[in-house]
Amino acid sequence: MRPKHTTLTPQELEIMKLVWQRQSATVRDIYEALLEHRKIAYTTVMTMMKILETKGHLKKRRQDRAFVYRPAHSKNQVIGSMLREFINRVFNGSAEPLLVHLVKSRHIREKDLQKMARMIEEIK
Amino acid sequence: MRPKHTTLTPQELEIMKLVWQRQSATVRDIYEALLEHRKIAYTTVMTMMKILETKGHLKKRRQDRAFVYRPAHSKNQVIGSMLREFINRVFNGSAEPLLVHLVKSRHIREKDLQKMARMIEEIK
DNA sequence: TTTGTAGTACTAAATAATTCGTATGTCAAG
DNA sequence: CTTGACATACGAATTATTTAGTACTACAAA
Repeated sequence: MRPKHTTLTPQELEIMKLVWQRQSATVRDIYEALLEHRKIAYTTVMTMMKILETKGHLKKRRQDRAFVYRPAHSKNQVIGSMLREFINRVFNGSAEPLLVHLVKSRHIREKDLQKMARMIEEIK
Repeated sequence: MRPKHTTLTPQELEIMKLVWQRQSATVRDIYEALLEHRKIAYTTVMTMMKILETKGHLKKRRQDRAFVYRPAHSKNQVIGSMLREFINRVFNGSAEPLLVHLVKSRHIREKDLQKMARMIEEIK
Protein backbone atom coordinates (compact mmCIF):
# COMPACT_ATOMS: atom_id res chain seq x y z
CA MET A 1 0.00 0.00 0.00
CA ARG A 2 1.15 3.47 -0.73
CA PRO A 3 2.31 5.96 1.94
CA LYS A 4 -1.32 7.06 2.24
CA HIS A 5 -1.36 10.72 1.68
CA THR A 6 -2.67 12.15 4.89
CA THR A 7 -2.75 15.88 4.42
CA LEU A 8 -1.74 18.10 7.32
CA THR A 9 -4.34 20.05 9.25
CA PRO A 10 -3.45 23.66 10.15
CA GLN A 11 -2.24 22.86 13.67
CA GLU A 12 -0.34 19.83 12.49
CA LEU A 13 1.39 21.93 9.87
CA GLU A 14 2.34 24.48 12.50
CA ILE A 15 4.10 21.78 14.48
CA MET A 16 5.73 20.17 11.46
CA LYS A 17 7.22 23.51 10.46
CA LEU A 18 8.92 23.76 13.83
CA VAL A 19 10.24 20.20 13.64
CA TRP A 20 11.58 20.75 10.13
CA GLN A 21 13.36 23.87 11.36
CA ARG A 22 15.08 21.90 14.11
CA GLN A 23 15.67 18.61 12.28
CA SER A 24 14.63 16.88 15.49
CA ALA A 25 12.73 17.97 18.57
CA THR A 26 11.10 16.84 21.79
CA VAL A 27 7.57 17.65 22.86
CA ARG A 28 9.06 20.20 25.22
CA ASP A 29 10.98 21.94 22.43
CA ILE A 30 7.83 22.37 20.38
CA TYR A 31 5.73 23.24 23.41
CA GLU A 32 8.08 26.09 24.28
CA ALA A 33 8.21 27.34 20.72
CA LEU A 34 4.41 27.39 20.46
CA LEU A 35 4.05 29.07 23.86
CA GLU A 36 5.82 32.15 22.52
CA HIS A 37 2.87 32.81 20.26
CA ARG A 38 -0.11 31.48 22.18
CA LYS A 39 -1.39 29.72 25.26
CA ILE A 40 -1.32 25.96 24.89
CA ALA A 41 -1.01 22.96 27.21
CA TYR A 42 1.97 20.64 27.18
CA THR A 43 -0.27 17.61 26.77
CA THR A 44 -1.97 19.18 23.77
CA VAL A 45 1.35 19.32 21.99
CA MET A 46 2.08 15.76 23.04
CA THR A 47 -1.22 14.54 21.65
CA MET A 48 -0.66 16.34 18.38
CA MET A 49 2.80 14.88 17.97
CA LYS A 50 1.51 11.43 18.75
CA ILE A 51 -1.13 11.88 16.03
CA LEU A 52 1.54 13.08 13.61
CA GLU A 53 3.47 9.93 14.36
CA THR A 54 0.54 7.60 13.75
CA LYS A 55 -0.21 9.51 10.54
CA GLY A 56 3.32 8.80 9.42
CA HIS A 57 4.60 12.36 9.49
CA LEU A 58 6.94 11.98 12.46
CA LYS A 59 9.25 9.20 13.59
CA LYS A 60 10.12 8.89 17.25
CA ARG A 61 13.07 7.45 19.11
CA ARG A 62 13.51 7.35 22.87
CA GLN A 63 16.46 9.33 24.16
CA ASP A 64 16.90 9.20 27.93
CA ARG A 65 13.38 9.54 29.29
CA ALA A 66 11.79 11.50 26.49
CA PHE A 67 10.99 10.83 22.86
CA VAL A 68 12.88 12.67 20.17
CA TYR A 69 10.85 13.24 17.03
CA ARG A 70 12.10 13.62 13.47
CA PRO A 71 10.25 14.35 10.24
CA ALA A 72 9.43 11.24 8.23
CA HIS A 73 9.42 13.21 4.98
CA SER A 74 11.14 16.32 3.73
CA LYS A 75 9.41 19.66 3.93
CA ASN A 76 9.54 19.95 0.16
CA GLN A 77 7.76 16.65 -0.32
CA VAL A 78 4.99 17.42 2.11
CA ILE A 79 4.45 21.05 1.14
CA GLY A 80 4.54 19.98 -2.48
CA SER A 81 1.73 17.54 -2.01
CA MET A 82 -0.28 20.05 -0.01
CA LEU A 83 0.09 22.44 -2.90
CA ARG A 84 -0.99 19.78 -5.36
CA GLU A 85 -4.03 18.99 -3.21
CA PHE A 86 -4.92 22.68 -3.05
CA ILE A 87 -4.63 23.11 -6.80
CA ASN A 88 -6.83 20.07 -7.34
CA ARG A 89 -9.46 21.21 -4.90
CA VAL A 90 -9.57 24.90 -5.72
CA PHE A 91 -8.39 25.13 -9.32
CA ASN A 92 -9.50 21.73 -10.59
CA GLY A 93 -5.92 20.67 -11.04
CA SER A 94 -4.51 23.33 -13.28
CA ALA A 95 -1.89 25.73 -12.03
CA GLU A 96 -2.36 28.44 -14.60
CA PRO A 97 -5.40 30.14 -13.03
CA LEU A 98 -3.46 30.15 -9.80
CA LEU A 99 -0.69 32.05 -11.53
CA VAL A 100 -3.20 34.50 -12.91
CA HIS A 101 -4.44 35.19 -9.40
CA LEU A 102 -0.93 35.71 -8.09
CA VAL A 103 -0.12 38.15 -10.84
CA LYS A 104 -3.34 40.11 -10.69
CA SER A 105 -3.23 40.39 -6.92
CA ARG A 106 0.36 41.65 -7.19
CA HIS A 107 1.58 38.84 -4.99
CA ILE A 108 4.26 38.25 -7.58
CA ARG A 109 5.96 40.72 -9.86
CA GLU A 110 7.79 40.65 -13.12
CA LYS A 111 11.05 40.37 -11.22
CA ASP A 112 9.89 37.10 -9.65
CA LEU A 113 8.83 35.70 -12.99
CA GLN A 114 12.23 36.48 -14.45
CA LYS A 115 13.85 34.73 -11.53
CA MET A 116 11.68 31.71 -12.23
CA ALA A 117 12.51 31.80 -15.91
CA ARG A 118 16.19 31.62 -15.02
CA MET A 119 15.44 28.72 -12.73
CA ILE A 120 13.78 26.86 -15.56
CA GLU A 121 16.82 27.46 -17.73
CA GLU A 122 18.98 25.85 -15.08
CA ILE A 123 16.74 22.84 -14.77
CA LYS A 124 16.78 22.21 -18.51
CA MET B 1 -17.86 44.74 11.74
CA ARG B 2 -16.21 43.48 8.60
CA PRO B 3 -17.62 40.73 6.31
CA LYS B 4 -15.93 38.21 8.56
CA HIS B 5 -13.81 36.12 6.33
CA THR B 6 -15.25 32.66 6.68
CA THR B 7 -13.15 30.42 4.54
CA LEU B 8 -14.87 27.70 2.54
CA THR B 9 -14.62 24.06 3.59
CA PRO B 10 -14.07 21.51 0.80
CA GLN B 11 -17.73 20.56 0.43
CA GLU B 12 -18.85 24.16 0.64
CA LEU B 13 -16.41 25.05 -2.12
CA GLU B 14 -17.78 22.24 -4.27
CA ILE B 15 -21.24 23.73 -4.02
CA MET B 16 -20.10 27.29 -4.53
CA LYS B 17 -18.33 26.29 -7.74
CA LEU B 18 -21.61 24.95 -9.10
CA VAL B 19 -23.52 28.07 -8.10
CA TRP B 20 -20.92 30.35 -9.68
CA GLN B 21 -21.19 28.34 -12.88
CA ARG B 22 -24.92 28.85 -12.99
CA GLN B 23 -25.15 32.42 -11.65
CA SER B 24 -28.13 31.26 -9.64
CA ALA B 25 -29.46 27.88 -8.59
CA THR B 26 -31.99 26.07 -6.46
CA VAL B 27 -31.22 23.29 -4.03
CA ARG B 28 -32.54 20.87 -6.62
CA ASP B 29 -30.20 22.16 -9.33
CA ILE B 30 -27.17 21.63 -7.12
CA TYR B 31 -28.48 18.34 -5.78
CA GLU B 32 -28.79 16.97 -9.30
CA ALA B 33 -25.38 18.21 -10.33
CA LEU B 34 -23.76 16.61 -7.28
CA LEU B 35 -25.65 13.35 -7.81
CA GLU B 36 -23.84 12.83 -11.10
CA HIS B 37 -20.63 12.33 -9.20
CA ARG B 38 -21.69 10.77 -5.93
CA LYS B 39 -24.51 9.62 -3.72
CA ILE B 40 -25.89 12.43 -1.60
CA ALA B 41 -29.22 13.28 0.02
CA TYR B 42 -31.33 16.22 -1.05
CA THR B 43 -31.52 17.49 2.52
CA THR B 44 -27.75 17.37 2.83
CA VAL B 45 -27.44 19.82 -0.01
CA MET B 46 -30.16 21.96 1.53
CA THR B 47 -28.36 22.07 4.84
CA MET B 48 -25.08 23.00 3.19
CA MET B 49 -26.66 25.81 1.22
CA LYS B 50 -28.36 27.11 4.32
CA ILE B 51 -24.98 27.15 6.06
CA LEU B 52 -23.46 28.95 3.10
CA GLU B 53 -26.19 31.53 3.41
CA THR B 54 -25.65 32.13 7.12
CA LYS B 55 -21.90 32.36 6.46
CA GLY B 56 -22.62 35.08 3.95
CA HIS B 57 -21.55 33.21 0.83
CA LEU B 58 -25.01 32.84 -0.69
CA LYS B 59 -28.04 35.10 -0.87
CA LYS B 60 -31.48 33.60 -1.23
CA ARG B 61 -34.72 34.85 -2.70
CA ARG B 62 -37.99 32.97 -2.81
CA GLN B 63 -39.28 32.20 -6.27
CA ASP B 64 -42.60 30.37 -6.34
CA ARG B 65 -42.24 27.74 -3.65
CA ALA B 66 -38.49 27.29 -3.66
CA PHE B 67 -35.50 29.46 -2.80
CA VAL B 68 -33.18 30.62 -5.53
CA TYR B 69 -29.64 31.13 -4.37
CA ARG B 70 -27.02 33.49 -5.78
CA PRO B 71 -23.37 34.00 -4.86
CA ALA B 72 -22.80 36.88 -2.47
CA HIS B 73 -19.28 37.44 -3.79
CA SER B 74 -17.51 36.82 -7.06
CA LYS B 75 -15.55 33.66 -7.59
CA ASN B 76 -12.40 35.71 -8.07
CA GLN B 77 -12.83 37.41 -4.72
CA VAL B 78 -13.42 34.22 -2.80
CA ILE B 79 -10.82 32.08 -4.53
CA GLY B 80 -8.39 34.96 -4.17
CA SER B 81 -8.80 35.08 -0.44
CA MET B 82 -8.56 31.31 -0.19
CA LEU B 83 -5.28 31.53 -2.03
CA ARG B 84 -4.08 34.27 0.29
CA GLU B 85 -5.04 32.20 3.31
CA PHE B 86 -3.17 29.21 1.89
CA ILE B 87 -0.05 31.24 1.21
CA ASN B 88 -0.15 32.61 4.73
CA ARG B 89 -0.63 29.25 6.35
CA VAL B 90 1.71 27.18 4.24
CA PHE B 91 4.31 29.65 2.97
CA ASN B 92 4.21 32.19 5.77
CA GLY B 93 2.77 34.80 3.47
CA SER B 94 5.27 34.91 0.65
CA ALA B 95 4.34 33.72 -2.80
CA GLU B 96 7.82 33.16 -4.13
CA PRO B 97 8.45 29.73 -2.57
CA LEU B 98 5.11 28.69 -3.99
CA LEU B 99 6.31 29.68 -7.42
CA VAL B 100 9.48 27.69 -6.88
CA HIS B 101 7.39 24.63 -6.10
CA LEU B 102 5.27 25.08 -9.18
CA VAL B 103 8.29 25.39 -11.40
CA LYS B 104 10.24 22.52 -9.92
CA SER B 105 7.27 20.19 -10.00
CA ARG B 106 6.71 21.12 -13.65
CA HIS B 107 3.21 22.28 -12.87
CA ILE B 108 4.06 25.40 -14.81
CA ARG B 109 6.38 25.79 -17.77
CA GLU B 110 8.31 28.57 -19.37
CA LYS B 111 5.43 29.12 -21.77
CA ASP B 112 3.13 29.90 -18.85
CA LEU B 113 5.59 32.34 -17.34
CA GLN B 114 5.87 34.17 -20.63
CA LYS B 115 2.12 34.39 -20.80
CA MET B 116 2.14 35.88 -17.32
CA ALA B 117 4.87 38.33 -18.23
CA ARG B 118 2.72 39.59 -21.08
CA MET B 119 -0.18 39.88 -18.67
CA ILE B 120 1.90 42.05 -16.38
CA GLU B 121 2.80 44.27 -19.30
CA GLU B 122 -0.87 44.81 -20.00
CA ILE B 123 -1.64 45.66 -16.41
CA LYS B 124 1.09 48.28 -16.27
C1' DT C 1 -61.75 16.51 -1.80
C1' DT C 2 -58.07 13.31 -1.48
C1' DT C 3 -53.49 12.25 -2.39
C1' DG C 4 -48.86 12.48 -4.19
C1' DT C 5 -44.98 15.59 -5.13
C1' DA C 6 -41.75 18.97 -4.01
C1' DG C 7 -40.32 22.11 -1.03
C1' DT C 8 -38.59 23.95 3.85
C1' DA C 9 -37.72 23.55 9.00
C1' DC C 10 -35.90 21.21 12.55
C1' DT C 11 -33.21 17.75 14.68
C1' DA C 12 -29.57 14.97 15.20
C1' DA C 13 -25.90 11.56 14.39
C1' DA C 14 -21.10 10.51 12.77
C1' DT C 15 -16.56 11.82 12.03
C1' DA C 16 -12.60 14.88 12.24
C1' DA C 17 -9.85 18.34 14.60
C1' DT C 18 -8.35 20.55 18.70
C1' DT C 19 -7.67 20.92 23.39
C1' DC C 20 -6.45 19.48 27.99
C1' DG C 21 -6.92 16.90 32.62
C1' DT C 22 -5.64 12.97 35.59
C1' DA C 23 -2.97 8.95 36.54
C1' DT C 24 1.26 6.98 36.61
C1' DG C 25 6.28 6.13 36.28
C1' DT C 26 11.24 7.43 36.66
C1' DC C 27 15.01 9.77 38.15
C1' DA C 28 17.83 12.97 40.73
C1' DA C 29 18.44 16.06 44.61
C1' DG C 30 18.00 16.51 49.37
C1' DC D 1 13.92 7.14 51.65
C1' DT D 2 11.10 11.05 50.29
C1' DT D 3 9.86 14.52 47.25
C1' DG D 4 9.68 17.44 43.18
C1' DA D 5 10.36 17.78 38.28
C1' DC D 6 9.41 15.94 34.06
C1' DA D 7 7.97 12.53 31.04
C1' DT D 8 4.28 9.35 28.88
C1' DA D 9 -0.39 6.98 28.70
C1' DC D 10 -5.09 7.30 28.61
C1' DG D 11 -9.45 9.31 28.49
C1' DA D 12 -12.45 12.67 27.32
C1' DA D 13 -14.70 17.22 26.29
C1' DT D 14 -15.44 20.76 22.70
C1' DT D 15 -16.00 22.51 18.28
C1' DA D 16 -16.25 22.06 13.23
C1' DT D 17 -17.66 19.47 9.29
C1' DT D 18 -20.53 16.41 6.83
C1' DT D 19 -24.49 13.79 6.29
C1' DA D 20 -29.28 12.70 6.45
C1' DG D 21 -33.90 11.54 8.69
C1' DT D 22 -38.62 13.15 10.11
C1' DA D 23 -42.31 16.42 10.35
C1' DC D 24 -44.86 19.71 8.21
C1' DT D 25 -46.80 22.75 4.31
C1' DA D 26 -48.49 24.07 -0.24
C1' DC D 27 -50.01 23.00 -4.56
C1' DA D 28 -51.62 20.40 -8.46
C1' DA D 29 -53.60 16.30 -10.40
C1' DA D 30 -56.99 12.82 -10.07
